[in-house]
Amino acid sequence: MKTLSPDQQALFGLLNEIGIINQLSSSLLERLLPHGLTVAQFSLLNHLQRLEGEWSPARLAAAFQVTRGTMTSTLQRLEAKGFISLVPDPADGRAKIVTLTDAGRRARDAALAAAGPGLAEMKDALSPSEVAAVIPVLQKLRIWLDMHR
Amino acid sequence: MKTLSPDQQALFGLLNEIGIINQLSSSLLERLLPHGLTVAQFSLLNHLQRLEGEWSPARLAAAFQVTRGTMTSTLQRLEAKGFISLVPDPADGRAKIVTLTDAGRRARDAALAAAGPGLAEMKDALSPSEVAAVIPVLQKLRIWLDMHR
DNA sequence: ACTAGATAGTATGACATCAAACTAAAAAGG
DNA sequence: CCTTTTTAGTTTGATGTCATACTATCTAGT
Repeated sequence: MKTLSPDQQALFGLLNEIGIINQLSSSLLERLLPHGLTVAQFSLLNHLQRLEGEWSPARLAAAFQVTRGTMTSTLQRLEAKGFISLVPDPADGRAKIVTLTDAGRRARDAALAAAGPGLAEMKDALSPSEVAAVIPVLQKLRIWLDMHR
Repeated sequence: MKTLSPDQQALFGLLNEIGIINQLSSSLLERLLPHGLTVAQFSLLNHLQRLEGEWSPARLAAAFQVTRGTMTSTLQRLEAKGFISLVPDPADGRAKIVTLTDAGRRARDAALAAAGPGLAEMKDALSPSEVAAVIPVLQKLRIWLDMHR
């Protein structure tokens, strides 16, 4: 039977662990979020609220490391919920401009308020210093993966 | 504007990083795998090869932390590819027994051989000691999330 | 200016995933 | 034994994601 080297196994195990954490944390978080918001939708609302300026779907797709098609889909769902508005960019006939609506701002605040306690509870699992220690390592991995796309 | 505490922000950032890594590493791995195998399919073949014994869809679903419906779907795709066989369990009219076919064993070996070099390359991003350091922390988080499901 | 190439947004089809509803069969409790 | 509850597997519909292909528009190079 073919096998991997111990180092390869450890790396595979790491990716596996990451996959499970992603799955569990997403579904946990989505259970807390109001308006049937998904993590993708919440992240987008949050991004638009925190970072001022004009955002096109293409810029958002790049910021979130997803394809333009994925962003189209998420934006359409948020628009259907009335949380963002999408208008043509007068300066570029191909582009659109994404704007948070007032309802979107309220939804984002409500979502943040709902998610906060869950994140606070998670400190029982991982101390802030553990979080701080692990983040740079994962960033290195993420950057490497991004470059080898 | 409502905000999260720095600790909450760090935790949210960690989950975000994990989501991106999961996405990037999965698509990178799937580009290497033969037979159009997905990570889910490869993991399942690998599991069946490594761990002897009789596996029902329900046991597999529990082992992989996915719903039975998800496992049904993955098993159907692997069966369509001829890599597993699904037969009724004579001892339990509700259950089925999952078995690797010879083609499935060959596909798993080929997939492992194809994925190995990619994992080896990833050592440029993360040294084995960094991997070893980060795994226990993530395990703690995963276990906590699993208990708070 | 015109053409060729790059970029923006969209559409489609595939896959993984979940939740919820459903059927069939086993297990448990009277 | 019979009824109730639990369990196994499936189905359906929603979401996120990708790759690919397509249209419209912008940009650059000639």
